[in-house]
Amino acid sequence: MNYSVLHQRLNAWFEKNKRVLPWRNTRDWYPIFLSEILLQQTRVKQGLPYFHTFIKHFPDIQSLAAADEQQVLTLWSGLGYYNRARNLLKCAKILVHQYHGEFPLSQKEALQLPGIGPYTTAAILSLAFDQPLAVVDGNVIRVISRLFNVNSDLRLSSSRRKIDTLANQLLNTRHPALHNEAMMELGSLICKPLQPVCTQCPLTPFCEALQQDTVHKIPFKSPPAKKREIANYVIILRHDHHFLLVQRPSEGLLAGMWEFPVLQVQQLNHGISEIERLLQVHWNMQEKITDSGKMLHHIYSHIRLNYRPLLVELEGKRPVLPGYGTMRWLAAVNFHTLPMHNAHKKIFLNSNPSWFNN
DNA sequence: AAGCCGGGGCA
DNA sequence: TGCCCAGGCTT
Repeated sequence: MNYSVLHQRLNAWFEKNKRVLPWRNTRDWYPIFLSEILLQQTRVKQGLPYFHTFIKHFPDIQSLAAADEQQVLTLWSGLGYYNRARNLLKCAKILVHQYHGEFPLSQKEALQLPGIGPYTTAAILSLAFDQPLAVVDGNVIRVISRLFNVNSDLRLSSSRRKIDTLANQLLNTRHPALHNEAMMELGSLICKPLQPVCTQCPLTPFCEALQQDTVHKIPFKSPPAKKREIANYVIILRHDHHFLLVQRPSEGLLAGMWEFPVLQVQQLNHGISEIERLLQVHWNMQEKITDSGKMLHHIYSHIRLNYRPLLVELEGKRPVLPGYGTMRWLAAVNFHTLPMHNAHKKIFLNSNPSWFNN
């Protein structure tokens, strides 16, 4: 197929409408690499402040490779998918120590790097080095599936392979970087999931879904599985104006992130005296509980976490909590020095100020 | 192939 | 409330 007219219209639209972003208009692979890791499953607007933070602390791959993991996690705190941060650091070390501080120019070698999958490989090699690899992210999947009226279930990997083939056939091999950025930008600004702005789309003459009037139901994804539920009592232990923070296990949900101690239960409907008995049984504590009076919840992609914050003022000896490893007593003003996850950040940002004053 | 892994914005 | 986002790793 000859897509020269399509390429021309797409590129003209992009040059006129592209957003100004700090990792654009450069062929320096480091900011491109950093932005691609930060933006995995993350909107540009959400990742942007983190990009500035990371560039400021780590202006080059050498300074990043020399960083401490806790520091990287603390800077990453709040962005989610924390293994991305750990893999970013691992990857930087490999690039510095095994690749002389350069990014490998082969697809095969790039794919071996931690946190670098098919998308990020194609993105870095095409955007920074103009290699002819089509990027296929959420935006491109949408644009391609509508352009070619692909109505198969995109939860199936066979559908994903079909999109990948089409994207590479459509790739403008004379200007891979320009083409890939334009495709993603079109998906982000025009060919949106809901209410796409077809009236402003430069590709309407080529869009099969528009001609078949199927734009609203493409791309098609079969319904996801139901979220599993978790219920936690969040026990805020206060002693001499300090609060106990504990580190989660090194594997699983929110691995290694810091939080208030929690008691996982089936239901959050116990009476206060019953919860006090639970504390006695599990943590050998006999203090009285102050109820926040609030039930909160936090939605993850595949989990619904319900939780109920409770305050416990400790008078005497500090307790030992079985099941937890590292723990630390901190004043509330110093919470930001540890990588906490957002569900528990919300607790002290939103709860009764008297709990955390002083 | 399917499940796991966060958080925020939008309708 | 449900869906999606410049995806990747593990089993």
